[in-house]
Amino acid sequence: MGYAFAVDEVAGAIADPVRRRILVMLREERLPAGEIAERFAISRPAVSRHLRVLRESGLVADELVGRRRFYLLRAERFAELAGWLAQFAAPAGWERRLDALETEVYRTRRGRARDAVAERQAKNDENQENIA
Amino acid sequence: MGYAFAVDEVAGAIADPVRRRILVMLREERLPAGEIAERFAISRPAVSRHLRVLRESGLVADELVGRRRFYLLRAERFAELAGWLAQFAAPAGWERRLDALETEVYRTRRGRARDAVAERQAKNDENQENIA
DNA sequence: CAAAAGCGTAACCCATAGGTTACGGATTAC
DNA sequence: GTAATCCGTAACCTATGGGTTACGCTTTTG
Repeated sequence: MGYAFAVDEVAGAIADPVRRRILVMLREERLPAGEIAERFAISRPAVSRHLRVLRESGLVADELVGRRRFYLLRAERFAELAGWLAQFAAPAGWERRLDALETEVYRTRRGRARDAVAERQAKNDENQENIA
Repeated sequence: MGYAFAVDEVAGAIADPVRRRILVMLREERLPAGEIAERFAISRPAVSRHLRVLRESGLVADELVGRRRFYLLRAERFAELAGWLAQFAAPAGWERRLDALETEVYRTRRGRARDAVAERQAKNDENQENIA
């Protein structure tokens, strides 16, 4: 019902730079655990635990295909935290748009992801890489 | 220039439930450190350090009045994290609204805060109280 | 001007988060 | 069917975060 629990988990998950980089990776395409781990300097088990945190927070889902486990984003959870944030910087009408978002985004996400957002966020991707 | 650094600080600041409760408190009115501390079961120095984290993240500003130090929200920083989140759950046109938000919200915030948002978020306040 | 109020900081303690190596259980390949 | 691949978990270590008490500085009060 309430926000609090979900916000707590999601905020905690997002607080780590490695986990944020993983989320950015998954924005483009679903990826198997191994391929995600390869892109980091840290060990594979370390990445595996970050993936668990993301799973438990609900920000990502996992899907077994053969001996590989693919990870993919779950957009709804992001909307929840965005909703919590909105109370601090909300112009009139914001929440109505947000409500529409929560129900609409999920099915249209993959199609939209490439056009408007991808370009504008390209530079952010670079910054994410530099986080160490 | 880039998001990364700011997002890191802000996400870290928001990850703690006590700090989130403080932010919710400041949504209504600026408060002196002592009055904030009174509303928590933990010691005053503990709250003082949470306030420092919030200050360094840029989410709040402080202002000395006599021997009291008032804290108040800085809306711009919230918009930055909201912008980062938007790349994951963004319908077409979202960012344009967000850009307008960043420049417009700050001056109109206090007036708006009471009407649309306050009621809808009332239940969230309760949830925040229960975080322990 | 002494005393009290308001806050921040320092020093310390303990729990937890995030890293590593070692291991085991599936699934695919040979 | 044996070997190799993919990936999660366990056990362990260290750094950090959040809590506490003790202390000191500045500003108001009597």
